[in-house]
Amino acid sequence: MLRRSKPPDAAATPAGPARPRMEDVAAAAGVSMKTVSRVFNREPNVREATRRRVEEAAKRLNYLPNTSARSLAANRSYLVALLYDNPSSNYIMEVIDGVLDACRSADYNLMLRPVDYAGAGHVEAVGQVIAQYRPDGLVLTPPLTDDGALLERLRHLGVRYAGLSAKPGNVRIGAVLDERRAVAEMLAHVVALGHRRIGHITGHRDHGARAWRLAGYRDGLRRAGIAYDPALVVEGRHTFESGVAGARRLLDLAHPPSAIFAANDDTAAGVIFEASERGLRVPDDLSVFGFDDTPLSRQIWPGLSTVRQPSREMGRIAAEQLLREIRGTGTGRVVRVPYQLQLRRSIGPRRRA
Amino acid sequence: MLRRSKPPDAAATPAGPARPRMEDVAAAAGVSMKTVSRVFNREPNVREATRRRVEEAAKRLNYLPNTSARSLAANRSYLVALLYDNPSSNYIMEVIDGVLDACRSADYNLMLRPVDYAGAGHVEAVGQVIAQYRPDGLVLTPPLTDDGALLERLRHLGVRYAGLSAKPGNVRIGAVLDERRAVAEMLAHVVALGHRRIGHITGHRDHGARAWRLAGYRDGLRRAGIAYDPALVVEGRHTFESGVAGARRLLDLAHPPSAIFAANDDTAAGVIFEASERGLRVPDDLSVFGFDDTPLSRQIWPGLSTVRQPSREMGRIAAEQLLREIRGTGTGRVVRVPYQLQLRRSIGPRRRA
DNA sequence: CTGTTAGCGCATTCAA
DNA sequence: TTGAATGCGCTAACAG
Repeated sequence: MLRRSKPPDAAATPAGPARPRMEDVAAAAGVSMKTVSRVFNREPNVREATRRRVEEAAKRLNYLPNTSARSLAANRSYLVALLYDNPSSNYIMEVIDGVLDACRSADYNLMLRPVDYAGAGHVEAVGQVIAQYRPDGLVLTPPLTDDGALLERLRHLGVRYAGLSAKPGNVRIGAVLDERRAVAEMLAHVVALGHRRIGHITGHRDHGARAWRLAGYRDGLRRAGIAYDPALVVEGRHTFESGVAGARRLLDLAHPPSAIFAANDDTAAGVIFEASERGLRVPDDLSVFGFDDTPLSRQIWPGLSTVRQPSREMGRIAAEQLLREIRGTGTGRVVRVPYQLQLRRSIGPRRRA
Repeated sequence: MLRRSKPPDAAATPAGPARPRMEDVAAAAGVSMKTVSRVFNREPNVREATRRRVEEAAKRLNYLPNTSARSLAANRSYLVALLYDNPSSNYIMEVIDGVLDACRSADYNLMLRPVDYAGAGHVEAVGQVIAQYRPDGLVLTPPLTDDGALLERLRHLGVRYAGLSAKPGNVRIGAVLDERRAVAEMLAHVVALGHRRIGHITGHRDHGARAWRLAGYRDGLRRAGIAYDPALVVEGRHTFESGVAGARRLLDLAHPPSAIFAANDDTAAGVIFEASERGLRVPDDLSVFGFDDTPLSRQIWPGLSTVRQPSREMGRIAAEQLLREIRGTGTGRVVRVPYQLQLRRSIGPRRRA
């Protein structure tokens, strides 16, 4: 069969009109295929005039490289996988948006992999995915960023990865926000409003970040000269429901807190919900604050005070740094991003009961 | 250079140990490559014993087919693209989850494409994406499901697609929920609680679904013998902010409604927020209901009454039907999914002012 | 700075 | 029911 006689059954594979190939572009521009390849891969060593000729020919023919062929020949997938296990869709969606931004600029594709972090064999499952799709790199979100077993496997497999992290020093490539400092600063603010009994609903037991936010909480107390009271700290799971449950426990205490720090916005929403159920007014009777500044924090009433975490940017940065390494255009590094206290109406001065 | 002498610089591409190829499996099983190929593509005409031998050999060697090579040879991408333009991350994330479920079962990969529906040239942009990545099919969410120009282009390009739709008959393959009926039913419920002046904050002007939900609203009024009052219908955009703005307009009326139907949950959250800002109690002073039953509807206080839309399932179904066509295992069809009135505390009996 | 050639790993003819 | 040969479209190596 002659090569390139357009397939007789073009109707079977709904592919539209036959696509031009690199060879066609090369012919049209009067250069070799390799030169076209260079232009499309932004390699150096192409005269500017030549580059332009090629680009014009490509545009004229409406040429776009075939990703499968590129992948096969180059032994790359042009694929970045995002691994996540986080119950907050708002958070994940922001990260996705950021990662997509970076991927688009690099003509990379994003692959989504929800990971059941708690489930046995999640490391194995990730290994399978990598073996099958060979992503050129991974982006990890918390808590996977801190999952020792997973990271070790990734290193063993030789896969590059970047992470979004809550603690400086915990990741080699990616975006970091110093959550400990952020929380401590927010606590200082709340203390300044007169609160002395400040409860905390922690993150999930297996989340590494749980520890940083808790540490920030303790830092804040210590600096204010307030003794740490374990009775005021209850366990959450980053979910709305765990916020409701945590609030119940804290508000049922004989001497309940006048303010509650929830490990994330979803949890904080649960606290506000439970307070409202009890007829408590926020912030008059109870101050509440969270972490992340997801859209939810604006959508509940009263508006939630929280630590703004630039999740979308963090996703973009992590992917960008990863792609730098993948494409060899530089060395990926850690970028520290700033947090910001987002003060809304859910916190207010302490009022005597 | 000899084929398959393992690349000398294996370290450069961090790929781990050399992967077995189909040839290796064939040799180990004592069959030809074609037979292995048949087994992996679940083609008929393979003796059961042979099939088993091949599968065992593959498992022993830890073989997984190379997607790029498959794509190139078969002229398929093994890729499904999800096109969306919806401001509610909760909603999109649920759809994504569903589509991912279906893709995983079929060993297909998901590609995410946010589309700027309002932006000029969004049809062009989608065309570019299709040309470059050649997804084997698309899943469309509202409002793209109803985007005539886009659909026409897709048909012209010969790309298969499935959709999530709000109106029976609007899509050839996918999942459909009859939103008009759903809204009318919810209205009947609210009318039964004594409400006669029921406001509506619509969806975005360009959303096709806007019309169905509005039609349901009018149906509901008509059946209750309530005259349609245009003054009670204001324009929204499916966002929280547009809910706040819409609520302001409605509540500022000389004769404000006692209940408000917001086109989606995000918008309804805005209404509740604005009501709370004004010191109105929901539902005592104002009943509010939305549409979608995203997590948000549980996370605000009071809990939001809404129409439960099984978004995740709809995503899964649409992708499944699409994949049936792609893989030739059947004919894609439209699956009607049930809605459900999700009654929470945000609606209550009308109280005389 | 540019071109030539081989082969990435699989599906696909068509024959047996 | 199975196998052998060919090429999908591109990049890599190396020569020029």
